[in-house]
Amino acid sequence: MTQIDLLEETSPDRVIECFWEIVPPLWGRVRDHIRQTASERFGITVEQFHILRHVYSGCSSVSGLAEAKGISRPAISQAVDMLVAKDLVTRSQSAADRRFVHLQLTDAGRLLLESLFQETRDWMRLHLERLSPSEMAQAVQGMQAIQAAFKSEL
Amino acid sequence: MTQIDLLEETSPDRVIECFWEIVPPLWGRVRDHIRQTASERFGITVEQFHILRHVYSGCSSVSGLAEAKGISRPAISQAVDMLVAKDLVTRSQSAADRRFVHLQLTDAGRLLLESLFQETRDWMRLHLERLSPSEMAQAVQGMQAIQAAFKSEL
DNA sequence: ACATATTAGTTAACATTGTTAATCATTAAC
DNA sequence: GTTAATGATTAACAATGTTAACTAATATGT
Repeated sequence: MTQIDLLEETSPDRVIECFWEIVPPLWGRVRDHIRQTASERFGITVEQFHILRHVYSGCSSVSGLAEAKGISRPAISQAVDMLVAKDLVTRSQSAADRRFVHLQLTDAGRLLLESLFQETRDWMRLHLERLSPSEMAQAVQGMQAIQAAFKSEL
Repeated sequence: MTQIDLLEETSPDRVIECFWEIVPPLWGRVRDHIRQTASERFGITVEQFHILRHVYSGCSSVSGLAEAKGISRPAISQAVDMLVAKDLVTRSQSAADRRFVHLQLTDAGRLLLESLFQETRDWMRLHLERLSPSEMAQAVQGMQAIQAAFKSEL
């Protein structure tokens, strides 16, 4: 690797170029795979999956979900209607502050989500197994570096 | 780092865990930033931006765009209507096979896209500049490793 | 303590954006 | 040369997002 290459390899612009070449298509493929299995095997949409995922990971209020997903509260409220109708989520009034609606996965919801996680994980593992241990370590460290860069605002 | 940690760090499941923790939120933030500037400063939506982006990078047919974006041809056709109305894209019948509609960016379209690229690049650079050269190299290598893993089907 | 403001969530009306089915024009195939 | 297949569009419609208006509960200020 020449001096010039090294410089290019370590410039922010190189990282950005790389990001645009790799991340959107990758995320698209993962999303497509989830869309397909979520719809075919579990009868939910990707959006519904993402909401379940957030509830699963501790986001239990409508506002919290809206904030996390970057969409409006009414949109969440409507989406939750669907999830409640499908018996994947329950609404209950918070005792501490009765304005809050506490969202919880039902057993069916948790089971569905864990199955879908498992399925996705299996599919991703199939690809990632092709990497050597050092490549896997690179992947983890690389993602963590980017995470750190975008950690705080500004 | 203990033996156990090393093993965990280099398992496919560790990469997957890391992926889910980092990629969706990161992509969400980038998308949000683009949504905001694209709307405020350029009067287009993110979806329109992505279509422009694909045309810019050589995808010049409706079917190609539909394939690339994973949505139906009619959806692309409608979106292109908007872009033509905004004078960002032109349609023209292909001479070789007159069924094909050849899509091209107008000067305004190319200018808009390049400005938006520039803006996004500046914003991302602001974050990525905080990384050390070696962290940047890690980021690039990590993304490339993941790209390689997901390169082909299966 | 009581009127006012704020906050969480929902409802309603509507815009956007996707889908499928049907159609037109053009090219390929038998 | 008729029939089939392909690229794109149109039309009708479903899903999902938005804002504005509303309800209920809690906080605030005098």
